[in-house]
Amino acid sequence: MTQSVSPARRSNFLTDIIDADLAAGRHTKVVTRFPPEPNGYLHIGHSKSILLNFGLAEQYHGVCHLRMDDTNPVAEDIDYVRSIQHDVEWLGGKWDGEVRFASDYFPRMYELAERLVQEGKAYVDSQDVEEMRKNRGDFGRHGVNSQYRERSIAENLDLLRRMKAGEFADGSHVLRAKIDMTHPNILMRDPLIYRIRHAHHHRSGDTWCIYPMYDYAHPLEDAIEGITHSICTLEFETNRELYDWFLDQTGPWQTRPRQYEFARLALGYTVMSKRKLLQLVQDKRVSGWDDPRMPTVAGMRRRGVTPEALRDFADRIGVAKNNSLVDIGKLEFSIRQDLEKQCPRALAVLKPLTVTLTNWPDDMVQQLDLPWWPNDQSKGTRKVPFSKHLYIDRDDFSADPPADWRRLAVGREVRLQGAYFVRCDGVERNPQGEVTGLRCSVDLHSRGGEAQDGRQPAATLHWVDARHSLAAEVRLYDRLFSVELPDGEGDFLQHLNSDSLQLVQARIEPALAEGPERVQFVRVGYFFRDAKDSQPGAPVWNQTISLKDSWTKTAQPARGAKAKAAAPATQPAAPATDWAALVAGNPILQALQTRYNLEVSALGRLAHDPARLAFFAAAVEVASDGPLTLRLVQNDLAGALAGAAISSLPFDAKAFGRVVADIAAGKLSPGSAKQLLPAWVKRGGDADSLVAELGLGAGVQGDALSEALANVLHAHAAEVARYRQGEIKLLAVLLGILMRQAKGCDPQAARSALLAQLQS
RNA sequence: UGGGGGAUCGUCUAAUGGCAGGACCGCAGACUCUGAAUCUGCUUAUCUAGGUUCGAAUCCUAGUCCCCCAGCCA
Repeated sequence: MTQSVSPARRSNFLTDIIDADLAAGRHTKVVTRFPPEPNGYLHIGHSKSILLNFGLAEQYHGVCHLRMDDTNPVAEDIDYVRSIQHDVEWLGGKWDGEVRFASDYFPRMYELAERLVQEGKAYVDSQDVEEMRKNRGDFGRHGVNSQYRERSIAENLDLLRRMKAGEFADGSHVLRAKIDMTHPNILMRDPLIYRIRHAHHHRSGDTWCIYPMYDYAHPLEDAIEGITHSICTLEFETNRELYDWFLDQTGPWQTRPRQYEFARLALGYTVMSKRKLLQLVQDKRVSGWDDPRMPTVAGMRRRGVTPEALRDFADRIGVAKNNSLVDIGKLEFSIRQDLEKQCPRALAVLKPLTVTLTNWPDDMVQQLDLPWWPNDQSKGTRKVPFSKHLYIDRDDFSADPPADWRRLAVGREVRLQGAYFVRCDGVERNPQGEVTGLRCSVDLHSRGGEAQDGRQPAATLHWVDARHSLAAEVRLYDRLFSVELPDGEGDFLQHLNSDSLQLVQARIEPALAEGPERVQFVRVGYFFRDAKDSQPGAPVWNQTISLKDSWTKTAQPARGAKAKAAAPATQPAAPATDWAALVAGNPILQALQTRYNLEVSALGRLAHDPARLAFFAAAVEVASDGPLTLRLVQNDLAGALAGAAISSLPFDAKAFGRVVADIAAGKLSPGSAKQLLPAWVKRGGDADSLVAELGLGAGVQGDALSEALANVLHAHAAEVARYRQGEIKLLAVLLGILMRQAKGCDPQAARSALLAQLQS
């Protein structure tokens, strides 16, 4: 609980953004937040978000707030607040200051709502739910204005105050932002700000009977707290426009938060929505929120998963914007790796099979000293009793062993870990013919597990003493659902794995009565003592995860070997546009085509973009070289614009045309032009001086080029050698280095000079 | 149908015009008092089609596929 979230430097698209913000001086300190709604338990998807937000804050020496987003009193509960706090803490999240509550900001939010009304940016609507839905329109249809949209400011203010005073029934009025009912983003069609709810709030009590909506409350909460980077999941991308709108209308804010979205965690063979998890709990499909099969933080904790494992998992899956489904095997790997390092080893037999040592004295009991850590004897030992009657696991004996069987069978010898070599001489069977016990002889000179003649058995088995071992309930868990995507079609409950819990009456070594709570049962798996259900004398152990098993698995079909969907090798080509006809049908294009001898397909594309066409026409007037101008406008300039409108350019078409003319005349290489354009677009000004400043115009050639080439070859001898050994891709690398040194050189000349040197 | 996002090994994720890298999974071998762990090696990817460039996963154009949005939930 004292560990930090992650000291390791991590890099993803969010750190790129933060780096840029810090570098540009937009922020001097990073403030993030984790804002759960207290209406359910946290799950592993939240843990990704927690680790991200707290991790980012720590990485940048900033802070992270824990804030309960409690704006809807009907769903929320104080018990959830407690569990969330506990889980975040357990994961290692150290929040700045006290836990915060959105409800503490209700007064401020209300003030700002009155301000919006005063400024004519919000109004009280009195349509009912049905009407409002109908008038909102849909994806293909604009919304229409409410008949109440033009109420006077005075009336709106009066109504809002009476809403707040509790004069109206739930649902009779709402406060809405006055934006645009025809906005293509439906969220912007006069979104709701406040709704009436005569409900008791777990924190503010009965003070309020109007409660703010998420889209209004959340940006304000962030701004009030001075959050710099408000990180949420992808489904809120559409909400960002509204987030910005509310902040812009309620500002100015000292720190202006920005919202960024990442892909939430989706895991195979489980469900992640709070609604579905709640249903599993309410329908008693599981024992509770902390059932060890649940993907909740509480469930995983009870199962024996550690925060370190979850942190490792989060680091491995990374943070990005792709919709992804993470293989559950990845989580299992992180759990195993973590437990492998931190679990002492103990002996437990899950499916006991009696072994009688025929040549062992009836009453002799030996107390063997076995190390908790077989690979590190210095970490202590415990006493393990050994006598005439033992248990081994049923799965470790075969009456009819397959060819590659290495364990016990009649006539074969194995080692009992840390104890003796035993040989199976015979089996006892019940009337049904089932094996009920084994008769074995022990090599009395192999105490400690080493035979005097140095022979090595094919296998080492785990075991416990029959009389001196303890009975224990062991709970084995499998994935909760039998299909990878239970959310898919139909009711997710029908995909529940009926064998997800298996109760086993096991025998465990006596030292476990008091020993460590988290152990590896040798050759079985990692187990965690269940603190809730264990009773004195009746211990319960939860299987956190089994050991990897590369032996029994060979008999089963390989996991994760999904056949790639058979897709056609190539997509059908897009319907071809008849560019020639398009150009012929447009007098302006036709004239340009004739005058400058342009490719119709390249020219035709300008038909869709009049601003670009006008720019081109003006530029080519100056540059004369039509094809070159067109290429530069269509590719390089468009790239430098990065989606911005051509009208936002800080230079005009004529200036651009002069640069093109320089390129055509050989005064500037195309490569240099490519470097020039982004800088020019960004800074504007005079192209010639920018060329000089960037050192692009010089055009290194002749002796200077040869000299640069010699330097490069000398400084990168290793790459040269690799090229000569056949790694021809190194040509591009070396050429790149050369081109950066010999600024403005002709690429063709540089390439052939380099090639000549490399091949000599 | 409108808007907003996303496409890189089987899976997750890097590469910010210059050697497609890492991890999981899988396969093979070594080692082993856990058929575990550990160690070594190997297989496998830029959605499609054009274009620009000496050089494209990356820039341009057109397409294809996937996800999200029409709660007085968050």
